[in-house]
Amino acid sequence: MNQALDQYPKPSVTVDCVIFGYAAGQLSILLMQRNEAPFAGSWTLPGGFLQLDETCEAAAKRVLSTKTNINDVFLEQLYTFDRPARDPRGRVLSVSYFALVNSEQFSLAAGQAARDVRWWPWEQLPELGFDHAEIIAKAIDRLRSKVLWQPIGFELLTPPFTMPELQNLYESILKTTFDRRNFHKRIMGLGILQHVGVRRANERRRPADLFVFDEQQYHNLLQKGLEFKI
Amino acid sequence: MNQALDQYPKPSVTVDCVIFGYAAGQLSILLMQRNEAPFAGSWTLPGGFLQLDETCEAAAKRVLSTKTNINDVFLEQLYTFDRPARDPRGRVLSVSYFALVNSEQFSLAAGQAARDVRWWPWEQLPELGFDHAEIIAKAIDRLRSKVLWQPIGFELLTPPFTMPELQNLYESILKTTFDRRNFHKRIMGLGILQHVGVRRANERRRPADLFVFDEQQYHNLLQKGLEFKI
DNA sequence: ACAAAAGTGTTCTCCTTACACCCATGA
DNA sequence: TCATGGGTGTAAGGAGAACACTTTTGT
Repeated sequence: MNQALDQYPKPSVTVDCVIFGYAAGQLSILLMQRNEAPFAGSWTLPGGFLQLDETCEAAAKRVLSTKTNINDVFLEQLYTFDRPARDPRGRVLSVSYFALVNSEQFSLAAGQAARDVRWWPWEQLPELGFDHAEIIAKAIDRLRSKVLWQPIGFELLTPPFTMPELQNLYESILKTTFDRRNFHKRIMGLGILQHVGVRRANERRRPADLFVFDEQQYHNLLQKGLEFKI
Repeated sequence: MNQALDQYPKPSVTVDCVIFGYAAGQLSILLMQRNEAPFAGSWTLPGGFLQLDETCEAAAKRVLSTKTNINDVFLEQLYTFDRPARDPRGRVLSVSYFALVNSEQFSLAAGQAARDVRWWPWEQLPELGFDHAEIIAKAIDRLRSKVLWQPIGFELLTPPFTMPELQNLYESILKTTFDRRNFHKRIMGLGILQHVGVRRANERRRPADLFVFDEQQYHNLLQKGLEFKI
């Protein structure tokens, strides 16, 4: 290690992931129950220490893959949490990440450092260790503002999905209600959905039409941004 | 230091500040010329190593104050840059900060680690050390998107200022032009400006009206957000 | 046949945009 | 008095919001 750098004290650095999933009409966050001190028994965000030869994003992907068995998802840096007392063991920075997942797509697996891995409804979270409640609050802010500019809501749904499902997702996130007709017009106006047919009749009422993404248009919009004011 | 933490390797952590100022119709960024290796002679963002008993924001304020003689400005965390090779000395994370300054309000002072401290027009920057060009690019993105939602443009102007000055600032940042009348209507509609009188007649042409902020309304809007689509 | 949820089109209103003339000053 | 930039209001157009009836299915 370089001497010029060693004259300055170094903090530990961890990477923590706020993973949003959506299933059965519920927006949820993935948490792990810790086996070890500090906060043994508490629920916390999946996380781990940064290794010196990997980027933080690579560390986040490693954590997702090894600790929760989730791969290839939407991931972006959220914020760096840095309160000196946030970890009782010493000075630890947390570079946090924000992830969106089709929660139906993965079967969870608890690693050795955790007793349990579980989806928790975002509005009924358990007691959280460290400052993870604060990290989650920031992630929810990010989700709310991001959903207005990028079609990220779609990352959470497993296609094919129905228009009422999509509307319910947006309404959950933004805590509001939309007019069905205006919502339909707006979404279809984006040109990223393709009608694929009528739902197999296993619902209690009239089945809804099914849609999938036009991948091409979808990725255009992800970059260009949209203006989702409804 | 705690043994549980020491089993993991630790990176160095620095804090770097992208400081925007506005004077003489020019949006500028504050840079320092390095005295020391690596990148001696190159221009870089003001920055320094994080100390273990301070938050990153406190470190950023310390850097601003000691290295550039700037205090009490708008400051927020921008992003954490983490490419393993970004510093030739070893693994160094940079937690970067975004600052807006009334550049006329401060007289700059070079500290011992720098030959020179200077405002550079944001579109004609010199060769930059480390990955600071990348950091600045991210800061400009942030400035552009933030200016649409929060009345931050005002942080850059020294009151009292004129409507054409404000318009020019917005046009510089967003690289566009606005209709004078519509701009005036929009801004006044926010209710955060107070008319204070007519400029002393030292201009070459008809003097413009002068405005200051209504601090109360201004801070309301800073938090609530506005929708500045013009 | 009835209850429950889904599909669809039109009107009105308000916000956005486009646009032209008069005014104040310095030279 | 003339050239330059600053101040102001109105009219037309477009996007958003409000709104009701018909359709499909399961019971």
